[in-house]
Amino acid sequence: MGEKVSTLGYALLGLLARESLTGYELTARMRERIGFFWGARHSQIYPELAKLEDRGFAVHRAVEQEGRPDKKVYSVSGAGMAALREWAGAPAGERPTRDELTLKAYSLWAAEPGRAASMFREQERRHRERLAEYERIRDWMEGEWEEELRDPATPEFASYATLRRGLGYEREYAEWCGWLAESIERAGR
Amino acid sequence: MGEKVSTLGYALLGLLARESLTGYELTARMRERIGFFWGARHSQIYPELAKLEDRGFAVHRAVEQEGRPDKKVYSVSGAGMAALREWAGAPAGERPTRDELTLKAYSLWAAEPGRAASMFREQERRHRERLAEYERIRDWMEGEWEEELRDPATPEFASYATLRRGLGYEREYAEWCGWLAESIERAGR
DNA sequence: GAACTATATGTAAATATTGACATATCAAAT
DNA sequence: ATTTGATATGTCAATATTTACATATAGTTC
Repeated sequence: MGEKVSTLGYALLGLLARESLTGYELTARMRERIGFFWGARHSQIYPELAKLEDRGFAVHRAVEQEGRPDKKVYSVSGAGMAALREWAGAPAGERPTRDELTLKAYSLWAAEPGRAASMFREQERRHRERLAEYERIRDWMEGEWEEELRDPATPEFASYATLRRGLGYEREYAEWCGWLAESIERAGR
Repeated sequence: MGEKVSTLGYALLGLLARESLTGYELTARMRERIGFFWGARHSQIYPELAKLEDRGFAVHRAVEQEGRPDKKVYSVSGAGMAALREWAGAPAGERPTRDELTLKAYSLWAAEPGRAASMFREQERRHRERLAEYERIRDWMEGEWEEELRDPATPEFASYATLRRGLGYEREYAEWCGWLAESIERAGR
């Protein structure tokens, strides 16, 4: 049995604490739900699940299926839940943000203005697209979860809180891309 | 000679294209200037510099010093500058954002409310602190670089653009932390 | 005098992450 | 009939990144 759980491990525990899932389903959740703020492929998820189980933080039961491959449904153990609780309230270590687009902006002066402008326009489009998607989900949540959202101790509120983060992030990012593209285009005219 | 240059490689080229620097100075720049959107330690930087030189994108000259260790001053080559120009205008690959704090927010419901609230308050404080710092730099830039900021093809404008990104990012993040902390505190009363 | 900071450059081990390889079944579309 | 997509779980090699180890000089602080 190892000692420390990686951040990815806590991401998986956080998903499993809400519902029991297979590695395949976890991979999909990592894409759909928490993919915005933590990404992982299945090649990382399967070994991590094995580690969690090895450390006693998760357990699985094999489920035989007809017409489909058999699957392993994972659940959080008591120790896993306790570890998640502890981690969720502990100060976040400050790992550096890595943002390739901002890095490109830092060398903007070296790029061809036309290409750079259209690149930032394209990025703006992508961020506005996501923003619109998040706004749809927000509206749905606020209607559907009216009760739960009054209590920050519910998973629904936690989902809503992360969505609000995504909303602000995408709005801000889109506006910056737009401002930057506009600045380059204006200078080129 | 290898083939591809990593994102870190382009980060270093972007810094070297502005001024010739030693590995030690690059390490400091990675902390101070572009640390906000791309981080690296010296143990990653020195090998990466060797790779860049190996690929013909950078060259160094040894400088002997008295009272201090000798140093290697790196500069970008013509091929390095061309590679940087090409990269800066090429569409950014979408690597997943990794944000541990947002991940913790997703499991907020599992945490002790008191600890969670003070953790988000502390994060809010840190983001407001950085925001204030960025605002001071912005004011300085707008005064000092009035001319250069009219032209997006200058390194000064590029620096200003990345700063504006940091400004928006920190403002948004601080506000979200504050909203979240407030929500938890309000429920606890 | 000892500890700490800044300058200066590296290596080694461990961990994290990506991308490719690998396999198997079934349903739906072409 | 064949291809594609969804379900399902893995491994392996290559990169990327962090943390610790390693060394050397000079000035400053305790």
